[in-house]
Amino acid sequence: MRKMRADARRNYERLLTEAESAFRTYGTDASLEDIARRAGVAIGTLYAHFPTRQALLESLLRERNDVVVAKADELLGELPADEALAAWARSVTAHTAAFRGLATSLMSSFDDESSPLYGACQAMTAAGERLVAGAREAGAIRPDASASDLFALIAAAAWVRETVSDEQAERLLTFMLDGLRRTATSPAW
Amino acid sequence: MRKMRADARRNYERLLTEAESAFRTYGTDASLEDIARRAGVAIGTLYAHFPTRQALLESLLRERNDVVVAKADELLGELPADEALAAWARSVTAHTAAFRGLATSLMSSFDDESSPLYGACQAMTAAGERLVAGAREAGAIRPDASASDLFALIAAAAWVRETVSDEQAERLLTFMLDGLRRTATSPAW
DNA sequence: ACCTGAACACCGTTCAAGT
DNA sequence: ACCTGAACACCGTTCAAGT
Repeated sequence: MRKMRADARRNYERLLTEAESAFRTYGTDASLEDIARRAGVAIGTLYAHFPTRQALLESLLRERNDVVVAKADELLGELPADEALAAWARSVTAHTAAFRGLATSLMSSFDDESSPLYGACQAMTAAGERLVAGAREAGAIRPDASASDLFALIAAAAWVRETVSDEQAERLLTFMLDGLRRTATSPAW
Repeated sequence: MRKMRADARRNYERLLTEAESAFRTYGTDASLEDIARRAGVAIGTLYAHFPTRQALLESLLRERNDVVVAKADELLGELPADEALAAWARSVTAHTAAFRGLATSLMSSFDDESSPLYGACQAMTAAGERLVAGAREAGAIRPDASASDLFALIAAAAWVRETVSDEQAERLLTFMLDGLRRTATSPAW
């Protein structure tokens, strides 16, 4: 990465820029040929830098992912555990909904060590783990709720957001987060 | 449909049988060529009977869908409104999780009148409407929860089920349904 | 009236040749 | 060391010809 030739580095950056814009517009299934063309390189160059679509996605999410993980700890320092958890979930959901198809990619990479996105999933889960632990200590969530549950709910919320209105998406996420809370009355269901 | 030639009718049935099995195994993206081959017909015959993949899916779900809708009213007669709602949601979620990709197809057809699956979505939502109305009258769910919220939650639950273990899927659906309930303590979030 | 399957289109992926 | 783009592969879809 450091030792890349100047033109190679420039192509790499351009590819990332165009991929970002294409994924944002067309979702994670956007045409790779298109991305290469817009970046002004041949399709082979794209493959040379990013052997798979998921690898491209991973590079694209790298920085953003660091921000998300850092935010978990910030929130944990600023807010009561339950509010920190909810705020983080909302923020990660919004981030995940940026590209149509991303929720599906992340969800299917969660358990797949061979996926380039596996690391991102792990990092997100680890961050969620701290929030869940805090909320659990505060008695704010059900004791049986895990960080992987939180991950799945966030992914699900981002997934529905791809289709429904922002208002409805917001409401549904609220429902899901409330479902995670420890309810005063134990549920009849 | 009534007046189909005998060989045509047989091909039609075979195609449905093979589609069912292919979708169950490979998800709703299963190869149509494969389905035609297994049904012993040429690919053109499949297209003659089912102009689009969604049309094939719709024919496949038709009977099953009637059962699901009928079940809503049955449950409503047998159980308290909130339990009926939950039982129905569990059953529809299981049904929707039968084919990988079905949740996505249904979700994206919900608002798309031109989709062959639009009718199925409407029927499901109408059935859900009765359950939601009953539960709302009983004061068992949040007053702002709608039938389309229920639809979305069911779809989301079916979607996560495609990836996570059955246990976790079960737990997550419970969380979601609890989130729909009217909570004694108004949520801090 | 229905079926066949070659032909076309589209897109992802590879790799020999070039700079 | 990196890039190019033709070639290959795969699959969905159409339609002229056949029964």
